[in-house]
Amino acid sequence: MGRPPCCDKIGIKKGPWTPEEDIVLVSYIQEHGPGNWRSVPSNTGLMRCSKSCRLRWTNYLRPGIKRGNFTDHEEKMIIHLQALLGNRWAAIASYLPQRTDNDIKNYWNTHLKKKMNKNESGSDEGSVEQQEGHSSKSPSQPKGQWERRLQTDIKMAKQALSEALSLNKAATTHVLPDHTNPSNSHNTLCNNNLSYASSYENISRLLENWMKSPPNLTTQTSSSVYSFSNNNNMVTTTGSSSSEGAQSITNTTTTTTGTHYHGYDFLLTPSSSKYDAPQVPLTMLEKWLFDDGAAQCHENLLNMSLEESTEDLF
DNA sequence: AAGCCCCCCAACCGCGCGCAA
DNA sequence: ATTGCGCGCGGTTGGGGGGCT
Repeated sequence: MGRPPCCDKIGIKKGPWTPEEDIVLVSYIQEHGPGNWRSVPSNTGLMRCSKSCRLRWTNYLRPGIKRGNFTDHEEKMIIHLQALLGNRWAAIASYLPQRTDNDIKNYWNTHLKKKMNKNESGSDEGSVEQQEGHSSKSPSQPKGQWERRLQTDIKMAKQALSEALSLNKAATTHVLPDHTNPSNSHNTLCNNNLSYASSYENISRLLENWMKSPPNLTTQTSSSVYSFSNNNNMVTTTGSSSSEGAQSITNTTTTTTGTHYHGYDFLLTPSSSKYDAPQVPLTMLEKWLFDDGAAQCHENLLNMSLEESTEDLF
């Protein structure tokens, strides 16, 4: 049986999102949280399919997304992780939580692939195609390499979890995520929570920018549904009060134009939002993690010699 | 200035997986 | 065990912008 389309194609809007749509989506998610995407179009009146809404949120509107040029460090991370994990962009993105898988994928396809090609062109072995053949689905990969890669994956995951948990605790003391510190860049779990927790303020900025220069609002069916008046306890911060991390984000904002909108470079700030990361009691898993990996967990992945680790693997 | 070409990236598409009934 | 549904992922596309002639 053929899979039905995720949404009725009739009347579904496609193409670039408008600021109006963004506002509607953000305000809805602000109220209900991300998820249950199926119901988003019907509840918001957006003429978009659920997938489009989810994609727009995860790739663009979600707080904590860092835009702009990739740093050398991020680039190395991507190269390293791509060699490790193959084209599993979501997995790679989990180690660079400020970047979306789409961003990483695009960056790889547009920059790194060429770069790698250039680098590899001098040597006979290891073309990009070969590297991409390292995909997790590659059947030709020797079992030994698989096991070692798996172990590396497990180690990395444990480290990420460890740091996430430790930072979860730190979050209660409103420790700012330091974007200048690469060791924070792979706190997947923590960052997810923290990023989302920060949405409240970020959205307020979004809305503030929106209010400053509102385009011609035509009949916006649902913008009135989600009243912004409940934002009266939002912190109406501007760039001047942004954190150091936020500053770095702002500074690296790409010069998108046309149908893309400025002012969406969300800030990562501590939050008093209702979406604050819940305090999770230590589970058995966490105990195991700390017992087993405490000594190694903070041995920073990023300090690993990339060459060393990849040589070891291949 | 105009036309062409290339690059970039936001968004779309199709598929696989997990879960519930 | 089967089916239907929702979600997430990876590959691909196409439109806009910038550079070059």
